[in-house]
Amino acid sequence: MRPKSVEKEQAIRTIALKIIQEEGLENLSMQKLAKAANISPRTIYIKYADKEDLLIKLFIDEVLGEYEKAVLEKFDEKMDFAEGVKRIWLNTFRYFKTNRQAFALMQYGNSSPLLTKAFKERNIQEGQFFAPIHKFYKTNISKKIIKNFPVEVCRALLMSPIFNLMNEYFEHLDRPKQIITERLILESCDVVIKGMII
Amino acid sequence: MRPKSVEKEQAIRTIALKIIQEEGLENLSMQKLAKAANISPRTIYIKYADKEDLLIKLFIDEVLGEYEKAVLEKFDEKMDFAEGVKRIWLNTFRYFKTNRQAFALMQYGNSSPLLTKAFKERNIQEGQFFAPIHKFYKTNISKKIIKNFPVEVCRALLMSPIFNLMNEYFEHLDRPKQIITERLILESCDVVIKGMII
DNA sequence: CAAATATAAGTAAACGTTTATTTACTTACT
DNA sequence: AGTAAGTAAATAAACGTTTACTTATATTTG
Repeated sequence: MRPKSVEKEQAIRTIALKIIQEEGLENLSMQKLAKAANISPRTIYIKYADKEDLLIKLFIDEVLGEYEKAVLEKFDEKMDFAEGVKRIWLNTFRYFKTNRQAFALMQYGNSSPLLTKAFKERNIQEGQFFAPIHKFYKTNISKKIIKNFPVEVCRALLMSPIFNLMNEYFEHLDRPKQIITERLILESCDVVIKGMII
Repeated sequence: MRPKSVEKEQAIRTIALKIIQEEGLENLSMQKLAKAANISPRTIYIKYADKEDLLIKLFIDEVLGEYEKAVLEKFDEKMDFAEGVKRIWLNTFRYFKTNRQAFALMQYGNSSPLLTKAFKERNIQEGQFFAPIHKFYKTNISKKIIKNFPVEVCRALLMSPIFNLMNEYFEHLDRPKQIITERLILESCDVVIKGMII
């Protein structure tokens, strides 16, 4: 029996993300992807049931999964609150800085119904994409270090600015001067922390 | 000469937004739109040069323009900082609460290359979609009420959480209990304000 | 003041192209 | 030698857009 080619599988994922970042999710087609990866369209269907299956697996494994790994590096839910949030912010900034393609697909998670559905199901079903961070919020709430908000609200208040700044970082890549530096990220993080602590 | 039908023009825009919210931007086609609006595909092309033209005009006029009007209501750039931010947050929450379709397309502004391009060009060219708010930031910076950040960073810190909470609001519509109330929005706003002031 | 005319708005049906996916066949490895 | 992985080419459906024609009304004419 002929074995599956791992390189082809990887090429599909890499090139799909590349097309999504450069041309947008709406301009990714199975035939374009096959041609760019130098394979037959059929080959994609050996590895994925259909386009939806490919996109959901890309989003979950390649984007959410990899980001989760990166964001939790050197993070411990027992960390001091300010320290923990700074760790998360820095990990986020450093990871996406060198993974623009993952960030591009991540952004579609807030708009494309397919991906929001996939995200919701995965998060409810397996429960815990970012469980350590959720625990971190809850611990700091019960220790009365931060205000008592639902975790969704904690995430909105603590995390949405860094994603927005990330966006700003990439938009400034095409301009003469980059204003989003690591230093500015940390200063912004301080603002968010200061607001949150009691 | 036969006059243009205003109702048909309006139907196109309304139904396009409806399809985008219900099925996603990627599932809006000219033929589907025409059928849903009970008109011939050709009619759309009398009013818009092509699909891109339609989408950009929808985004700029129907979404950004209407939101700008709503967000600036009873807002004055000379307002006290906390009061001004609360006004903006409440206007945002109340507007999108009853305009879910506009919010759905707004979200694509952070992912679809077509719309990010349109947004950038419009913002640079005509300059001032949210000029009063930008002035408000700058005034409060020079009065040393808030920290000295570039306006893009002010926007990320002050505005991104309310958009995220808006998203959470709509996701909770399908669930048994709504956790995102006006009260919670105002409490979240206090957090953001507290972080920002010196 | 009504009938005739001009003309853009509108329609139904088609255009060629691209889409996701499949069929029929070949290849490479156990 | 057997078998799943892979290819090239084809499928039907859907895509954005256009063609050829009809309709409705503002203006011109009698």
